[in-house]
Amino acid sequence: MNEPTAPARRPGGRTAEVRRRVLAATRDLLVERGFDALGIDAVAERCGVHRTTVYRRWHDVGGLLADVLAQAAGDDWTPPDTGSLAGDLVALNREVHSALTTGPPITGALIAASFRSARAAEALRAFWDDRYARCAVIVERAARRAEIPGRTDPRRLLVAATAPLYHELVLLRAPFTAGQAETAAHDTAAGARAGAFTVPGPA
Amino acid sequence: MNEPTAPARRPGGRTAEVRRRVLAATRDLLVERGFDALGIDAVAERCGVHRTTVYRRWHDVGGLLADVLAQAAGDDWTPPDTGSLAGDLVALNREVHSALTTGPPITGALIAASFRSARAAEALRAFWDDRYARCAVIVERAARRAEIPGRTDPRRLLVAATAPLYHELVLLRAPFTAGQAETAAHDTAAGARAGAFTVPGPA
DNA sequence: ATCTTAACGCGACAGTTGTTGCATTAACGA
DNA sequence: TCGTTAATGCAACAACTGTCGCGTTAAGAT
Repeated sequence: MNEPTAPARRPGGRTAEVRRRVLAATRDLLVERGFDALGIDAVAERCGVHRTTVYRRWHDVGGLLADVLAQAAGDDWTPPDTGSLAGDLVALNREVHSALTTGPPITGALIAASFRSARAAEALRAFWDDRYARCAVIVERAARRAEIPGRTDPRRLLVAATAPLYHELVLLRAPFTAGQAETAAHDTAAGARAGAFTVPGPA
Repeated sequence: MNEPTAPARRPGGRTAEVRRRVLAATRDLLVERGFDALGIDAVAERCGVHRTTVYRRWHDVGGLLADVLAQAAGDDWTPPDTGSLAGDLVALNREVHSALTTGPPITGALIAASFRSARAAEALRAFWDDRYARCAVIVERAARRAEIPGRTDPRRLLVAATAPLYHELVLLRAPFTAGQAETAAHDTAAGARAGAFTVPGPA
């Protein structure tokens, strides 16, 4: 993949500085004026880098956001650990809800951009895959505590818990409170305890 | 609402004919060349209506798709009735899966357009609200058959069953088979039988 | 210190999107 | 039949998007 994150060819001072300024301008512009105001020209003009340079390195708005996300995705985030499956899922859904409703709408912007830019779509996929992989431990812990069957599929359970949030907030743009997000977590935990999300096979 | 569907002011032969031709061209172009090729100019040129006219009546691609969907939403669709909750949900998810993966990608196109056009977003919301309302009968029948508690919230259950499909196919763009869609339906049915999706209160 | 060349700056360009003012057509009412 | 006027056609326009060729700068190597 042609990572704009790691050109690696000539990571000199100027190139790195350009990237820093461009990504900072992207974030600021997104926070201050929203996704609709986010354009290559606006970003370039704001940070004093030439349009052509931005186009050559990031190609489109989706590429910019993908790079912003790539910076943020390399963090040390770990899923909540409250001692119970329901507690973990509630805490997780509260985080997702917060990410979708408060602060810089990076997630929302990236979803919107993912429909126009293959780069953005791929970055989003990678980000979520990473997050779901990290969260698998929630399900494994619950299985070890014998809260749920040992052959419960982590990803299926986690998607079941979080998908309603994305569905209501992103796709339906319906008012969805943090309380409803918690309810979705409890519903999923109840289903898992009853044996949903299990895979066929031995043991 | 300023319905382009029903101008009602002068529904004369020419105006109606223009709408018919524009919407037909929109559908055809979407089927033949996909969402990316869908532009006001392309639609206008294809059906011999002037660009300005399309811009004035539909404003953007989202407006066109919203009108196309409005035509399709007034149909006589009814949710499946197989005799069991799991069977109904499986059949429903098969339909959703088919709508998202085969045939004219109207749903997918409208989701993409909903991030650019308020009209498209509103049309999509109205469409899904209508669909979920119609599907409530699935849950009511299951409750009458005593498959699930009587105080099960239809919408919450239905969203839980279908949201994973949209999440995987639309947001994550992951390969999601019809079999996985059926699994999501079974998971939801199992959870509902165990008492998930119930609302507090009497009875 | 000097060379090489990747990255950047610059101007020009074509294509798309969406708007505006004005002329023309034709639907509806009288 | 005839007048009113909504709807359309038309051309020009600004703004944005993305690309290209070429000259300049400066990072990394010798």
